[in-house]
Amino acid sequence: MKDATAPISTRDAILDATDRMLARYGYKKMTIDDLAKEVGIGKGSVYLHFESKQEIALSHIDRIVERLKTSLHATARSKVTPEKKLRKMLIDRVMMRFDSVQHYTQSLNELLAQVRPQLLERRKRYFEEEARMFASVLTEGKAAGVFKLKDPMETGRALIDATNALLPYSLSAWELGERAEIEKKTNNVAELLLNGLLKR
Amino acid sequence: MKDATAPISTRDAILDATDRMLARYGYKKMTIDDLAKEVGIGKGSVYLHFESKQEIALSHIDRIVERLKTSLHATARSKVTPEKKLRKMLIDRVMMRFDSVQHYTQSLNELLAQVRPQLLERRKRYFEEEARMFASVLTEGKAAGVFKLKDPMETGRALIDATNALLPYSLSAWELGERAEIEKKTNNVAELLLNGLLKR
DNA sequence: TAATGACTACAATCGTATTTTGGTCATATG
DNA sequence: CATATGACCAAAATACGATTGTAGTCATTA
Repeated sequence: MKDATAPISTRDAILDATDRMLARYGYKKMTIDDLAKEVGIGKGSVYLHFESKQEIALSHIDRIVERLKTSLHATARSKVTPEKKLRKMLIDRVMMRFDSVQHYTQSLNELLAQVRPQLLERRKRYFEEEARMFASVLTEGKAAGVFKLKDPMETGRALIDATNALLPYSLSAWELGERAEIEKKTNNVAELLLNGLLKR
Repeated sequence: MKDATAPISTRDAILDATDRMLARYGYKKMTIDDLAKEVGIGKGSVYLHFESKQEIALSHIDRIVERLKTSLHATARSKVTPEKKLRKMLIDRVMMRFDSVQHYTQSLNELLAQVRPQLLERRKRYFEEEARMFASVLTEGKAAGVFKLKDPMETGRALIDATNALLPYSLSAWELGERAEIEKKTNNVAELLLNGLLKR
């Protein structure tokens, strides 16, 4: 019922449409009929790709995090110093999320309220996977003698915890503040955290 | 309509009762009649101390933060190293809040939902005041040559941001996890932040 | 002068009729 | 034969009028 047979592009088209509908109407007022119409397929076809409306919304969020993970992964493997990697990764994890939801600020709270229990589960996974990526860079930096730390995974989790307050979750984007302000705050936190890691 | 003439103790008694009622019934089901009865005064007398039901709930939260601020202030003036002060203050700002709401975990979300807009305003103030206290310790540590940082106030704000994700706000306590887990996480974050500050 | 509780306006709740919509599946289509 | 579809249905959401409950006021009281 998931994909495999079905072309990825349709699934993606549905999620693209979801993003637009969410921005325009919010979660409750977005109907599957309208969504299908927006994509240009029949209602039943939507259910060839997703199990339920909730699953659509959650997959939409999944996709945002998936894209973030791709970016983090690329940064982690790039050819710069571990310090630069870490700084970019910290900022990206905040700003990519911000940019992904900025255009439907108003309806974000409603969406989150509707899927909170399930999302909570997934967030744990998201964070754990992100922590793992951070850990790999920490390990690299430690081996290179530029970072000083004990357990990479535990430190990775701490980096996640220390930047989580800046993510749009229960706090919608407008509650968090202007983009420039968030970026500034993220920079300051990242700076502090990096100083704590660097072997001076 | 606020206090001045009225004895502090009655106001406090109302807030004490509010804490109990909130734990037992939650915000909506807590009626002013019941609250007054719990305190042992007439309903009208409640309005001698507070302007509205919302104001009561907000004052209740204010009091929690007020107590925290008292504690932070005491720590900031105590006779230990700036490093120890800062670590204790970071942990206290998380754990005192956690302990203050732990006993009405279930109804916390509801309470927060009811007063969110007003609380948002106040939170800004809370955080700014806390940042100021942290800044004073940072300044002290800088002068003593144990901390290395640029702007104390800006760094203070970063410390607040970096620990905010661990506070019970939109995330209720049970969403955050067990007390021991939070404490562990807070410790790890505090450790990292302190390393970033210490001149090694 | 400070405290009270009867009082009121309005908000929340309820019961019911009506509409909308998430999800299914027999049928159509390529 | 495999995949897409939209008519269909049960269940949920909404509308609405009647009823109840409660926040906030204020004339009276002690």
